[in-house]
Amino acid sequence: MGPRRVDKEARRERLLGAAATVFAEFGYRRATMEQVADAAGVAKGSVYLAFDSKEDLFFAVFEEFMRDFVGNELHADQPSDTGVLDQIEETLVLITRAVEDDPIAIPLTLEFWAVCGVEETRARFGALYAESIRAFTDRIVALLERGQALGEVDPAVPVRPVASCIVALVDGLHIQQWTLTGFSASATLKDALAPILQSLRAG
Amino acid sequence: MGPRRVDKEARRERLLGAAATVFAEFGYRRATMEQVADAAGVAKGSVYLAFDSKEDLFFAVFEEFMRDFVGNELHADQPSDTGVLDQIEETLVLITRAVEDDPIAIPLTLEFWAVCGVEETRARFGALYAESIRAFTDRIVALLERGQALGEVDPAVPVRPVASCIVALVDGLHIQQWTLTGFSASATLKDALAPILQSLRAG
Amino acid sequence: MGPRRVDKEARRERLLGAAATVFAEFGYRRATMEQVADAAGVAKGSVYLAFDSKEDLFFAVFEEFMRDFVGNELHADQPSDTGVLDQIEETLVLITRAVEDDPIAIPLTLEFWAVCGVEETRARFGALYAESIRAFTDRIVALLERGQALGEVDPAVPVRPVASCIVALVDGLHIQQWTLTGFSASATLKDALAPILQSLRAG
Amino acid sequence: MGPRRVDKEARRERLLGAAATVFAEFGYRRATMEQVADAAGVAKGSVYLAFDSKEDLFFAVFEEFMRDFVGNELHADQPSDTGVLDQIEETLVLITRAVEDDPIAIPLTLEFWAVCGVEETRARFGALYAESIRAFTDRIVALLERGQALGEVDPAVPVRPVASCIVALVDGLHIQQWTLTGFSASATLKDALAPILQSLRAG
DNA sequence: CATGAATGAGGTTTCATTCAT
DNA sequence: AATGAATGAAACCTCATTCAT
Repeated sequence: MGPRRVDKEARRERLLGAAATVFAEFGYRRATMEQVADAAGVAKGSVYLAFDSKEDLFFAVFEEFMRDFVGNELHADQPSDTGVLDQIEETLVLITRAVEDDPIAIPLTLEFWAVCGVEETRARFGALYAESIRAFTDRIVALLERGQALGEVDPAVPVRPVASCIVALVDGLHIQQWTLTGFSASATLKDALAPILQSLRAG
Repeated sequence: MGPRRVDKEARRERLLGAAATVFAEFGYRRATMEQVADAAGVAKGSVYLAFDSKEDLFFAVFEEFMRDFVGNELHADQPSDTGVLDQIEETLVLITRAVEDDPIAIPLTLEFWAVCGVEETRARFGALYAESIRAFTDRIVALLERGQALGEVDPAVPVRPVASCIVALVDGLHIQQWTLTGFSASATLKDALAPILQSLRAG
Repeated sequence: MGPRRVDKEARRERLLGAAATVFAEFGYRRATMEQVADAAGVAKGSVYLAFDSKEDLFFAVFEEFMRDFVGNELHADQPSDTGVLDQIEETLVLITRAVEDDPIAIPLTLEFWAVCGVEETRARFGALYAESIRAFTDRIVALLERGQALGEVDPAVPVRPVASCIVALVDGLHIQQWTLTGFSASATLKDALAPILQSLRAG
Repeated sequence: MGPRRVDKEARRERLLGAAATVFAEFGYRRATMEQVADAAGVAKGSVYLAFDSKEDLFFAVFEEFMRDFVGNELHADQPSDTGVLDQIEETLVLITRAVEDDPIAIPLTLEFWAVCGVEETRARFGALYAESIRAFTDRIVALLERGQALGEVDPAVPVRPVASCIVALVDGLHIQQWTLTGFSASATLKDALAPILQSLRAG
């Protein structure tokens, strides 16, 4: 953990940030290592001091994005004095807001998905993505189960399928956010979420 | 006196099919025109008799996919003797089933999204995708409004946001279908849809 | 010399004309057989009924151009009642005028020269071009020698070198005509020729 | 800390030399970048480190040729103790000699002209060629005007047209030099120039 | 004869990666 | 460590020529 360690880590971080921007704009395959190097302010060859290959670099961007984005938003401690359904709503809105505020979040995600779609890279990238999906889903499942234990959520609700749908909802809204001009994922969520979550409420 | 008799439409269709498979497996940028030609059983140069460029070919694949998939599933006439919520459920299940039955539907879709994400191709491909999203959403909106008119759907339901969420749900589930082993979009939908749609019901 | 013969000849002529235009605009190598076919209003494959290859077609264009242009202008009978120096002047002006009136004459000529420059085609095309140069030079030589016999031209004039220079002059002026905006080969010739030819005059 | 030490200028020069040879032998369009690379002893991709495209490379060859050839020969200081007509003769002979000594000068020039002839490249290449023609012509004009001022050249001589003809003469002779076996531009010039220039002499 | 679909060699350009300095 | 010149494998696209109809 000497000073060198810090420098290397800093350079790695700078490269990851630059790579995220470049991959988001041009896509994984179209982006070049030189564009990444330029964006990071280092020489082309130096990228290889931190990452063994373009794929490794993209994978690292993927990893960091998943950790930062989903992780931060997800594991944020939330006030436990509100109901779980409110907490779920809060979480979803937080995530969509964060995505809306980050101009590269969506195109980068679309690129991740595409790499998961390609046979050659499916195993490596898909596994990581699945993990993150599962973490998110588990978080919702936990909340819902707590809600059932507390009598807030209808015990008849099939917890995991509903949690999967909630996760799917977020991803799907982001696609529309990117594609449809004037569409806001968080606003749509705000308007539509109440009646939907209502259905889960015990009564 | 005529040239070699050729069914141009048939050749085009064969190329589109071959291209869809190749693009789905390798991704738009990784796939080569030669792979497409080989898959279609023609020479490299012959692909250019039907399509001016790789991008045009991919766009045509995109168009056909949207027309076939969304189009067919969407505009299928449905029994009007059932309630609109049932019709919505039916539609969603039909789409997820069709996607599950077509091994290239999801990777191809992921590739479409990625091309929409890349700045260079965003305008062209994004516009077409938006159109198809809107068509789907409008269909759901129409059903919900009919439901409200018939007193089946709660008039307080914000129709368009909810419709957007339903569309988002489908897309998001397909991502999970591709990523999570053992995950079934249609099964999840079947289990989770009842309580969710329940919330929209009037009364 | 039946009716077929006429048709074939007519088509060949149409192709030659179309080819001349296309080669002049795009250059020999950049021009495509399809462009030629389109310009002639026939199908691509039909060009091969009249010419065995692109090179043969270009060679035929070359031949015809040499015959028509140099030939016509050159061998035109001229009034023998004027002096030979006047006849030479007349000939040069006629040629430059004809070239100025034909928008493709110069670019086509430049293309011919280039094909003569390329090692692969030098022998075939160079020989034909040399022949035409020689014919032109011989014509000037003959005139000058007649002038010497008639006492109009200084017997000390080295006839062949001067004739070569006169031929060179015409070619060189055409390059400038094409390259320099506002430059007129015939006008320049008119202005400059008198003093130059003057030097050849006996006395 | 520096990269591989490379004399960029030297590499550029080597590429230009190799390209000149290859373009002269095969012509601009027939020559391939690989041939150029091979002739320069570098890899195909390396050519693009120094030139952005084949056209740029050819243009650079063009530029250098014009600078070296016309430039060197043209602006050479000449003894001012001789008459201007002698200086003109000297200049012309120097140029034709230089061209005769350089086996690629003529085919390369023919290729330049052809590129000026093609519509697509006419503007870019034609402008540069026109500039060099004008420089040469201006040089002759200046000499002739000086001759008139000194009383050596007949004041009635139309200076610019005659200068244009002199320039044209040189170009035209080079075509014959290339085309006619046994033809020598410099020898022809030597033999024919005396009577021609004689006509310009005052007296 | 006439056509134009089909071919596939060949050309330009890009770019991940290596490595001498 | 850091650099960026060098490489060469692809990849997209063109087009002269062939040939079934």
